[in-house]
Amino acid sequence: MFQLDLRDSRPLYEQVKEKMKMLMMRGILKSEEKIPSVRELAHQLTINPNTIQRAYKDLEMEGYIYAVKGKGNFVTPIKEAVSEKKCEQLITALKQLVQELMYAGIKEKQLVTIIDKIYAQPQKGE
Amino acid sequence: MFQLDLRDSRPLYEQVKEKMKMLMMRGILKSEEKIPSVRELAHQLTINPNTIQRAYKDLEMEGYIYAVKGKGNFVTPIKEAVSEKKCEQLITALKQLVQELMYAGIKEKQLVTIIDKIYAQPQKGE
DNA sequence: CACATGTATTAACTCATTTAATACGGACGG
DNA sequence: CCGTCCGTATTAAATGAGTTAATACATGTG
Repeated sequence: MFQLDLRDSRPLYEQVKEKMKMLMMRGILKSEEKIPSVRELAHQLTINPNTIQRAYKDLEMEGYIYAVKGKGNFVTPIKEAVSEKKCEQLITALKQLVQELMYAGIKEKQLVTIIDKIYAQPQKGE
Repeated sequence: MFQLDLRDSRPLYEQVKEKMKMLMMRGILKSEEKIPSVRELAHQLTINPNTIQRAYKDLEMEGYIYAVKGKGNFVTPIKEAVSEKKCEQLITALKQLVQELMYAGIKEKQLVTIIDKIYAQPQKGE
């Protein structure tokens, strides 16, 4: 499904979160689709199930997935997906980042071009 | 000069980096201006000088400041400030973030509005 | 020379991260 | 009903990043 980078200094559960979000954003994991079980993904990545559980717990709190005991974890339908709180955090992070980009001498036009390209991609995963 | 947030889960040196960058971006610390010495800032914030040193070392590597032994640390003039490598990292972070914002249902127009506001502020600190 | 600066080193402590070993309860197919 | 897969919780231990502390050295300034 994906690989972890052991040279990456970030915690493993953060990497797992990022990769799972990536798969959802790319539409590879679709709405209501079942994602690998805690034990299965742990086995695939050769890391401890508790670490996967930690990542899944975070993703559920942020609204990306939901868990059903005895069945598995599933992708939250897009419309209701990301929590309000998480959205605000993303906006705050954007403002901080854009200020740094401006200070670094990057032109606004350049940023808008980058954003255009991303938004030009069709929204998948419905 | 500024305060640290002990409830913040991030490392102290990361917070110091963020605050110092903020002061430079806001033009409160200007080009070629001397910033507080390692020992002085450590005393002000009631934290260890080594932690400040760590933050300053990072800021120097990223191009925001430069150090002169026996004299102090100074703000790098804007034009040469942020290193090429740091710029690329910022761009990469932006792409990642915008993808998440799109998935979260935020409209492109909304993002552009936010960016416009930031770039509308005059570039200070020259 | 006295003093402030940046820088380096070593040791110890705290705490987040990760692993490990179990355990419990719900869902499902045979 | 039973075995197996699922999510979830708990406790203990090991590892490593972050932080403090004490100290030392080199350089610039008055």
